[in-house]
Amino acid sequence: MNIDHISKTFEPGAVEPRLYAAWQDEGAFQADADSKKRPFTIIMPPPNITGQLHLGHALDSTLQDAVIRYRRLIGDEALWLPGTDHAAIATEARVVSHLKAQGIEKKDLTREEFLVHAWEWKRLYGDMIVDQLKRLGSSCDWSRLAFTMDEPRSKAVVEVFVRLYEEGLIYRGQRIINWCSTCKTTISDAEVDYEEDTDRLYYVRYPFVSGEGHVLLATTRPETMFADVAVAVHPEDSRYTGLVGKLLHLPLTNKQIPVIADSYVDPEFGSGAVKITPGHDPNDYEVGERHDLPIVTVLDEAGILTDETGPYAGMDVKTARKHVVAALEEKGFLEKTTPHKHNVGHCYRCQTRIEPRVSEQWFVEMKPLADPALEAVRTGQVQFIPEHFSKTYFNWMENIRDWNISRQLWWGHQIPAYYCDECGKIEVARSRPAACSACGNETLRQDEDTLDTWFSSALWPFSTLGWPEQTADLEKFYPTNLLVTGYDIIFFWVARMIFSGIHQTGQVPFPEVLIHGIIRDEQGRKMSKSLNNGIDPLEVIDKYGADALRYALLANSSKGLDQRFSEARVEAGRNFINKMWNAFRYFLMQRTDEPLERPARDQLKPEDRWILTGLTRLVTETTEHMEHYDFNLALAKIYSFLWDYFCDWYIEMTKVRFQGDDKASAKIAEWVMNEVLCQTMTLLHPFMPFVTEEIWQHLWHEDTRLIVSSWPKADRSLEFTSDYETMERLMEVIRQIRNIRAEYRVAPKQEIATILVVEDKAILKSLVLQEAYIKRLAKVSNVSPRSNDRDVPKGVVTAPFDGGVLFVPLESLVDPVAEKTRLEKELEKVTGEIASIEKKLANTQFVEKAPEAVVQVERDKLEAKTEAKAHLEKRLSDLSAML
RNA sequence: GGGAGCGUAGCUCAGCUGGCAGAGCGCCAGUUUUACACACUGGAUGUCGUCGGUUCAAGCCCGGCCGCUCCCA
Repeated sequence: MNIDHISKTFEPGAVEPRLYAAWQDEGAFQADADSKKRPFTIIMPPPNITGQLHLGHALDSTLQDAVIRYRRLIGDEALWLPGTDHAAIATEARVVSHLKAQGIEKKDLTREEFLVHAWEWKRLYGDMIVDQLKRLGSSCDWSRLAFTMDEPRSKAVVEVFVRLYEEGLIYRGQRIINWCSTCKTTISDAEVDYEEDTDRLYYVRYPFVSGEGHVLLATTRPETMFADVAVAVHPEDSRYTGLVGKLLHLPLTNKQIPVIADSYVDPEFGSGAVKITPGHDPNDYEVGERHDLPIVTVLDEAGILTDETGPYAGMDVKTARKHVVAALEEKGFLEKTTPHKHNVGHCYRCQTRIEPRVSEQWFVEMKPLADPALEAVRTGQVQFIPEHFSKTYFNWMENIRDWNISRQLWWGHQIPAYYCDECGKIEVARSRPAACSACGNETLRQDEDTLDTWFSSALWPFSTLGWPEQTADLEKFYPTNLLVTGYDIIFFWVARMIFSGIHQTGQVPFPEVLIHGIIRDEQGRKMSKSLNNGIDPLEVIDKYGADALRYALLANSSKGLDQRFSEARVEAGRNFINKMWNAFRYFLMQRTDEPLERPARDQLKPEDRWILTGLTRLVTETTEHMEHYDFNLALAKIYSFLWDYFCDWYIEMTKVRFQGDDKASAKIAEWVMNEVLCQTMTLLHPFMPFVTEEIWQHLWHEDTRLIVSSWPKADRSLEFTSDYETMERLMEVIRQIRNIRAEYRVAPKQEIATILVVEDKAILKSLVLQEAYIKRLAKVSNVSPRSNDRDVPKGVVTAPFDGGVLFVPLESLVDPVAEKTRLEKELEKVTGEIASIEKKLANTQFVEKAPEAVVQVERDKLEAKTEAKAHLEKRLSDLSAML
């Protein structure tokens, strides 16, 4: 067949959009809830609509696509359900700054007006994300595309809120929360990042009310002293024995506070005494609860000191601190200050220092939800892969605090709580009540706040399937089968889905969680906006194709570890794709138009049997790796099979057949190549969907599309163990001759002769049968078989192989002295190897305790090496005679 | 302070249930061999962080130490 019209390199730019459109038009991605097939469901972790996808998303999606395509091929009803997340804080911030750039201030807009802009943003970025996922080749079911704030999902959110409220698991209360003064909202504990900052540690004297003396305490936050309600020491700290219970005078005020004992205090820190400020410190808040202390707050939402602080009222934290410290110093309360490094909470979105403060918010009581979720992982109903990530999960869940779900934002699910300003009643309802159930007041006010984004994401595995309605999708596809996500959101998200799934549906949302690492840059740094080292997946795809990018991401990912990304890896993928493409072009070149028929076993030549044996083993191994999500291992196997075996050897050998006169033999080679390509393209399809589908279109088979074809089964009737060994021996002979050619610098075009000396007649015969390959692949003009090495001419170079030894007459090229040196070196090596094997076999412990197969391997090796040694010695004595 | 991970060829990393170390890239020498120079042929390079233990046998299992990274408080 003429292949001039097929380009020499694979051209992804032309192929990818065409195939993706075809798959989509043919409904290949669509799952059927009425199917009788076993379901396999993956719900996509919804990317935030804050911006475009990065390489981390590309990895996450590629992993999911690999699993879902594999499942589709093995005959499951595979559903990969896509969606996006409204990402409340982040998106609102983006929309606000976007509006600001146009001269619009958020404060000048009504809630409704702002939301119009936000939805416009969502439309824009939501579409962009969908396009990006398509470019990657993601085979998700677009007919089921979901968004955390669309109608069905919002309905689920309200339903869960109301249910939890009615069960008493959602409550409204005064608690210490994390306030971000930039985002102007509270955030949950999980959203606080701790970073080391250098501050000053202030040592302040709090005098005793009765008489002389004082307690010296150390604090980093003198400006919050007006909210102090006690000073705490460690109960076993001997320095303070007897002082517990005494009253102290709070400097700069006329308040009195007690000394209390609490083991939370670290006696090593500062002076061993600390002030307790429950209104503005989470740890102090807990101490306060234990000791039943009052709560005083002296900072408002903007971080300004309140009237409670007298002369400092109206100052911000920084200014107030300066003034308070000056006053303490002036009045003699300040003993000293020292530099101090400590971890300070920052907002994970904007890095602003978190101001902890007590305020009224909505909370989810976690203990009753966390316990069954912990149990589910302990008992293995939910498994993390790799397993060790379950420890991260336990660590978090076992120490979990109640979850603050209020956000002072507009973009999100508005809390379905309605306040009656007449009688103070709070109604929590699925829809706005017409009137107050207590007093009949008809003007109820809905809570202004919205819910934490993760509140809706937590419901994602079932809300996407239509819950709380009892839909056909929910029936067929829930619980889902696998969650694929990065380790960085195990507690943000995975944990919350697990407890929500169990609590709302009575079932774990997924039995397996495949955890992957994050993508770093070439130097191992995290990709970030500030470093500007992010890489746009689309640029990579434009340059190398989606398959090459997918190859790079999958081949280098393993076991939840981070990976460094570099263009060189994508290039390696591109090269591999091109290698396949050219193997395919070669196939096209050779193929005839007559249909192929499967040959009888005995018609197959040794090389056919060899490659088919390898193929059968490859199918078994790849399937095994797919089941364990070891994609890097699967890829490495297929890569090596196609490149190192099929291309380097099998294809080279078929050239002899296609150029020869035996048409039947050529036809068999054509069948074998078709078989190898069909099966390997299928094995590779989950990883590199485009090039495999494109090649598949031109092969002989019954299905019309690879994507909906079927996964190969290992065909035992195509395994030939002894032929496999015969071929390995042939390859060794060829390599040895090539090696000699290179070492003696024989010109590439010059043909040489080879003498094969093999005692075993069957082995010799098998090599003679393959002599055409020795001639072609080692550029040999004449192969002479012998059963012994008498009559070997002078001026030869020799090399052993498994079962015999070969000679290459090189006459003038051979320097006997150099050859002698080479052989002596060889002999030394073999002698050493023999010694080590003999030592092993002489060890009775080894022979007795090691498995028979292992011992036998050593014995066989000893035999082969001993033979090789004899040949070398003989050759050396011949050489010596010549010199 | 608690938890986790990593330390293997110049670089980036594989190495499953223990049986004489692998890949990609890079490097050296050569090749327009009629599928592919995004290719082909040949080659060099490792005290598997360190010390000890278990075992007939340890990169792999156990313990100590050193170094790096991450998460939580």
